Amino acid sequence: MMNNSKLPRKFYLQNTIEASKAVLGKVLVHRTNEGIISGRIIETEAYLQGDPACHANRGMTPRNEVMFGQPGHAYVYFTYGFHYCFNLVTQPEGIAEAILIRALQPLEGIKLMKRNRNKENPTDLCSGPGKLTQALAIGKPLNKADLLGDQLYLIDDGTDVGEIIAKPRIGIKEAVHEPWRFYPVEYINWVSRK
DNA sequence: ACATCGATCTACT
DNA sequence: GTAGATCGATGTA
Repeated sequence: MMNNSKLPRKFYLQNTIEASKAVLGKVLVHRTNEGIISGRIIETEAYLQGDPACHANRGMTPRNEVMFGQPGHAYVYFTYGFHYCFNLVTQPEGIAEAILIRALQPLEGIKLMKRNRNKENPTDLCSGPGKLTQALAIGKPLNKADLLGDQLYLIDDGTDVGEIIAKPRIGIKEAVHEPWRFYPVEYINWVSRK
């Protein structure tokens, strides 16, 4: 196994719940004009076909269109008036499933993150879905970005995150008991909620 | 056209 | 613990 390899398209074709766990520990990298900003993925949520909490559950709209397309693309949407959320599109074309990235452990570009967030405490930089998009400068222009391109991509650096906890998802009103939120025990101090 | 709501976060109590 | 911010997508007319 080679280290520091970009996740292949095939990664996004496995079962979305399995992929939500497998992506924990991978590194999300954004190459911006001002420098590289990256963090280790440590909290995810799975959104599935037939899942009432999934944006795509009521059919295709301009907003969720990318979820119905090719796997390994970014679904970025705007919510609550001033936050963006970043998702990984999984499954073949026609099947609209995704993984919401909820928290990162900051790695590179921490200075830029602090500036983008106007915060100093490292655990305040990426501990929430809206926080990490602000820290990494991920906005609407990156909706539909190909995660196998050179601007925004995921790296496997060989890190093993150990035991993973499954809990109900946060901030939804349907399917509230499904345990489709995942984070590793080892990173509990960096996630959005314990 | 217009009203409603949201996969949230912050600041304050 | 909760109010308030703030705007695009969506549903209804």
